[in-house]
Amino acid sequence: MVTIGEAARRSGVGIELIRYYERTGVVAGPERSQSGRRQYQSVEIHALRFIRRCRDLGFSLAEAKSLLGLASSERLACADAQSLGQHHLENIRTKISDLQQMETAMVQLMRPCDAGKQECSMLDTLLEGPESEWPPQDK
Amino acid sequence: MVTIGEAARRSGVGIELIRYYERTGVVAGPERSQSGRRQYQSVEIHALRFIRRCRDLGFSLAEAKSLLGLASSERLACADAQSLGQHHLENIRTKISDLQQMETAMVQLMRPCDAGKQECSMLDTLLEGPESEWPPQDK
DNA sequence: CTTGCAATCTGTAGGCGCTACAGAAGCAAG
DNA sequence: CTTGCTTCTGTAGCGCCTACAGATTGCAAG
Repeated sequence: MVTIGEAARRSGVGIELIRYYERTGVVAGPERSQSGRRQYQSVEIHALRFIRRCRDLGFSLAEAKSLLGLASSERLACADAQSLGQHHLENIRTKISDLQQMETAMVQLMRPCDAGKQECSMLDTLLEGPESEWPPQDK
Repeated sequence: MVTIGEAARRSGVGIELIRYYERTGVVAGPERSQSGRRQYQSVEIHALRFIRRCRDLGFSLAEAKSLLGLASSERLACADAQSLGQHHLENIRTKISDLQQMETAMVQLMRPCDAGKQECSMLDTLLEGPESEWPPQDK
């Protein structure tokens, strides 16, 4: 039975964010004192920490909420969790690959620019660059 | 002198998004016909394509706008563009590194789960897992 | 010329995941 | 009692779109 400030400290989720999670139904609201203040028990603090860990791993709030539901359910939810996790892992790998392509393109874009020429090839490439047509007709 | 629809097709920026960019000052608004319709010239279409390329490379709208300003300016802006680009490249690399850490953590999290046990170690780890305290007192 | 549909116009609201603030109320110590 | 911290609710803002409503236009076929 601790205050929201203490729950924030113990879960690693900021006070405003805790209230936001409650408001949007990511976690259930805790009991209230007579004066209306939130009173957290350890199960609720664990839930908050659970959500934070999911967010740190890049899960969306909706996914985090689903996972929390699975973790709190009676039945064996391992397969469901696996499936969500695999899906998410694929998303992460897609993002990494996209960013690596960006990185390559950026390096390419900036490479010939180190000599102070008349015109900036970086800006010129962005302005006039290759393959201007759209939408891509393949695929 | 083409319509917004044609400008969208040629720049690869959707109609609604073009209007959004105009509204928020990312690009200047084009001339209007007597009846109030936007009329795009090639310089404006180039600007839109420029912004799209920047966005594809992960630049923020603010950065894209700055770069467009540099590209449109009289003076030699290569150094400024380089600096923005380097900064952005670092951001990309940081994001890649963060995502790679996420990936490792996800793989770790899901690894022992492939045998159908009594409890799901993935969910258990998220619930009870190691190093629960917060905030991190280092740094 | 009229009908009808497509394109465009403005304005507004929603989505995600927060973050920040205002103004009121409670609580604990000096 | 007063000071000062915490908490409360509600609301608005961020970045970057996306989508829709409802009102005009533009253009082509009948």
